[in-house]
Amino acid sequence: MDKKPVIAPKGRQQPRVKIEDVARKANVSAATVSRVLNHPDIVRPELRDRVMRHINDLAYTRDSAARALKSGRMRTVGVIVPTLALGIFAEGVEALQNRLSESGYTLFIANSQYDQRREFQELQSLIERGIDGIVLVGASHGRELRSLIEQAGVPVITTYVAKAGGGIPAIGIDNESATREMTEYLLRLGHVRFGAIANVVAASNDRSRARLEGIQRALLDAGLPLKPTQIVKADYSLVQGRSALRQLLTDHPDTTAVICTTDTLAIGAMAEARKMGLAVPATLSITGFDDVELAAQMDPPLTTVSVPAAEIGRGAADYLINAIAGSPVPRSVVLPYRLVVRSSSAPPRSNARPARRGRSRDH
Amino acid sequence: MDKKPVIAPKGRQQPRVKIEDVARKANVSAATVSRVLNHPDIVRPELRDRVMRHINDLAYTRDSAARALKSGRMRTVGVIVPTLALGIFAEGVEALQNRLSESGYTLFIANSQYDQRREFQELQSLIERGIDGIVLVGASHGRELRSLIEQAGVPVITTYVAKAGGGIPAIGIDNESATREMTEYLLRLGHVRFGAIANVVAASNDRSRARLEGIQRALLDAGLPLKPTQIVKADYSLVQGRSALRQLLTDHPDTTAVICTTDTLAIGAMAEARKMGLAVPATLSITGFDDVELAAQMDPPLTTVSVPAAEIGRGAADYLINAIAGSPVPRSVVLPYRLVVRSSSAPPRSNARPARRGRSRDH
DNA sequence: CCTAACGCTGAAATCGATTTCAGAAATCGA
DNA sequence: TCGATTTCTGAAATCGATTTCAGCGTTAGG
Repeated sequence: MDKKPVIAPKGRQQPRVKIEDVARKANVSAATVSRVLNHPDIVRPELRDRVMRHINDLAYTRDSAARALKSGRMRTVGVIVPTLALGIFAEGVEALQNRLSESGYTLFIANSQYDQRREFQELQSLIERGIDGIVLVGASHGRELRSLIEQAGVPVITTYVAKAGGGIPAIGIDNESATREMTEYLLRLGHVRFGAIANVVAASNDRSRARLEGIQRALLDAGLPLKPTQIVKADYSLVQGRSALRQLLTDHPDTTAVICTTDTLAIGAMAEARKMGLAVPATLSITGFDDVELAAQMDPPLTTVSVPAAEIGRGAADYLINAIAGSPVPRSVVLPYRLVVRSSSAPPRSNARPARRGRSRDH
Repeated sequence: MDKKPVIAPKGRQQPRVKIEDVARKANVSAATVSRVLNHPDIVRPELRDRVMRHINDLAYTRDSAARALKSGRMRTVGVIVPTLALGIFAEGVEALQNRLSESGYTLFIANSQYDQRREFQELQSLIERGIDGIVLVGASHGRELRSLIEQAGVPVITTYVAKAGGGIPAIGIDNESATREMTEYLLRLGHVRFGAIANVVAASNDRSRARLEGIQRALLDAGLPLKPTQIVKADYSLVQGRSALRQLLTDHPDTTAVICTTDTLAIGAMAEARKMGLAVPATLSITGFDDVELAAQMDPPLTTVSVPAAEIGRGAADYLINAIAGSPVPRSVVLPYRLVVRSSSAPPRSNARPARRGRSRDH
């Protein structure tokens, strides 16, 4: 009585029409049918048409497994993102998929949850699947992972960053430069008391780390290095943005400018500022990063950095398609970001007179 | 001079280690190696270990194409979502992928951009790829698509809806019932002058259409049928939510409750209300649908309906895994939604005395 | 009219893993 | 100790499409 209840019949009901069935119907050999599909130009037109008719009649489609086995190409690309929950990645993946689809490729998707070990496992699974190319995110990948890719001989590209180590080509923006520019912009407005909210909790989030470094470097250059308490580390969420701002203002009540490494954190910070009765931007300037749709609709609209996610996705697709075909490909592509100045940033009100503290501008 | 510059060598550099290589090294037959991998329990333990060692030494991995060809199973599932840009779908896809990954399946992803023709094409491409199961979104699919699925004999499930036509099983929530409940809640608060903002522009967006119907039905039952001008159709975006509210209040300045079919529209509407100087919820109650992260962080927090996207994704994965294995599966699964009452809704201020217009309650 | 060249088609080998079938080895009972 | 099971392993067939190679028929040139 251990038998499973028999419910659904296993396997396909109709035993799938194969190339020989078409060949028989059309009175030709299987080879000819294959040629009609793969090299139509070398088959006599009338014969080609006849075969084509039978192909359509029988609704024949090639078995991709057999095809892949013989040709060694799966016509498949894999992508591993940290998470899909971030619009910025979802947008990139969507663009990637659309472009690949146009070229007859199909996209495998996996997510690592910002965990390098998981990223490695998912990659392993994708490579076993015989993918022809792989898209990663970010610059920090284990040595293990890189050697796996190399050993498999699969073209790879990493995204959302301007460059990555280990000889992996990249397509994306220069995150550090972007926040440096943002910080310099705020410095020009006259701010001197800064705070930073960065989602650098996940070990593998090199984008946010680079962004934080951009802030620090710019402030260091300006002679206003950030003290550890002026940097609040957060996870990726609105509520963390809220609590981060509260903590920052508890430690440094006189802060006039808060730079966040993502829009989500910035939006959380703005919500908290409102609740605390702080006027943005009058008493507090807040900036974000990513330029999500909501950023422009905030009250006040959020100053942020626009990331060309769709372009990154398309670019990654094009890169891989060429690399797989053996065409020449660029080493890396640095895409332009765009500093979007809106109304959440303004000169500090009680212009605290920067005091021009005479740091030696020795460079 | 037409020759392409020869850059990258085509194909894999190392000619991939195959099962016979392992067999030779281990002094066994290929059959035994295969058994070690697929039915370890029927191989003598010491032999099994020896073979395993060589498998690891050579870093052998099975060629999935050959495997799929022989077994007829690709261990692959496909999903077609309208778009990934919506967090609600991204979340579901992520959960789906995670669960499938645990069971050794890999997920193909495609998106239809709310276009039925495109959905059909992507499905065709997925089926040619030999996927073992398919996940769709929503209830409205062309007859063409359904017959393609049937003909291919591939298990299918549709998501985010409680039921779908054409014998396709579904897992999701009852959208119509959810908005009906929301509307009834607002009616109980004493509202009588309603407005609805619905993203029903895309032809295939049956979820939003069902939601709109839920609103209409509840109001009809209450004797307060919506006039066409009380329903503003919108696309899916914040700005559309803004303009929709403006238009609604132009036509019906005395509206006290606005029901939106998505949080995005509701958030847009709230932004516009603030700009127009309307107090929410004092003079205007606004409700959404989806319960995105931001909803709870709004000022005031948004009353909405929570959709169990992750659970839908997991459920769809489980369904397909069982269906593929031939195990018994449920026809459809209706998951509970949750009415989340926050502070964006309240009784109307100047309680306009419903007047209890003596409609015949003939039912 | 005959040979050379060309264009097109079919038979068969091939891709790599799985699985059936049969046989070898080991175990057990008598 | 011998025959009967049982356990385990190997040889070979198989999945379906692609492609090489050879041969057929046709056309052009002499």
